[in-house]
Amino acid sequence: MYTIKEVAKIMDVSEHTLRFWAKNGLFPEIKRDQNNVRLFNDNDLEWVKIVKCLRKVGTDNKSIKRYIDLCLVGDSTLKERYQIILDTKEKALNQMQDLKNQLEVLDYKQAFYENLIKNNLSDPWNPANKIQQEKEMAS
Amino acid sequence: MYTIKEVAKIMDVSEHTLRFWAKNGLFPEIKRDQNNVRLFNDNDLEWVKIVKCLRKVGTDNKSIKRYIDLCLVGDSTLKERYQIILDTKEKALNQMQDLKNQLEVLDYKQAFYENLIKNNLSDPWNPANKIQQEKEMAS
DNA sequence: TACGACTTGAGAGTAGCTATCAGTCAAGAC
DNA sequence: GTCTTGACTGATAGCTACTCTCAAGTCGTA
Repeated sequence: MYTIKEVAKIMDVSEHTLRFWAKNGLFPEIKRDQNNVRLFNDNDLEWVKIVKCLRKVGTDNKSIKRYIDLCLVGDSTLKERYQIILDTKEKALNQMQDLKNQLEVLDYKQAFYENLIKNNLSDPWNPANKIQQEKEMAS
Repeated sequence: MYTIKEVAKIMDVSEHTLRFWAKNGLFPEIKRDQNNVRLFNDNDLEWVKIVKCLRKVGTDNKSIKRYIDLCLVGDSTLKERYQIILDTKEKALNQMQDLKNQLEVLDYKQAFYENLIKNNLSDPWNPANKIQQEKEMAS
């Protein structure tokens, strides 16, 4: 059994966020002790894990809630849940590709700055320099 | 020259977002026509590109504004800007790793559901089934 | 019985959009 | 010449998903 603080540490999710998720029904039936303090068991940690996973790939809380609810309905929803996992995987892969594309942009910028710094050049993008460039073009 | 609508299409960013970014000073000096309509040139598209890139890897708008402002200051900020690009790259790589980790969770779930569906098994996680399981354990 | 460390829910605040709206303008139809 | 259509404008309201603050309750220790 773990307190919310321990779960926050183990799962690397803030206590605030865990309470927020709990309040929105993203964890089914978390036990409480006699003082109303939440007690997470290993099973609950698995719920935290899947919620965290879905959030990380950008699933909105409503859709996560829907997935959780499907889990609670029972075996009749297995195929639907399976499909959600497949769709989520595809989303994650798209995001990976997107990140790769952005990394290319950053690589280009890095090379751009390295060239300027190494060769002690002036930034051709700077609007202030543009006037100078135009003068040079004209002359 | 492109209208905001064209830029939205080309860069795959909504008009709303472009206006929001513009209002927050994330694009320096975009020209307007006699009717106050924004006219983006190719140079401006590059600004959109870098802002989009930084946003995609989770940089907050304040930090992006800071980067843009550094660009406008001139050559004295080249090293600082270079460092921002390096830091952003590292952030992007961390996110890639994180996504990979989440993909592992999803792969596990996928296999889990595939097994249940293929072999026509009952979801051992379902709280409703748990009662049944406990009965079986006891007998 | 006072303290300090922990928890709780309620509620305010925040970032970054996202959507709605009234208003301006230009071009084409009638 | 006026009417309609469509594109753009800024202001403002609304939304999601936190994030933070706070008063109040509980426990173990001194």
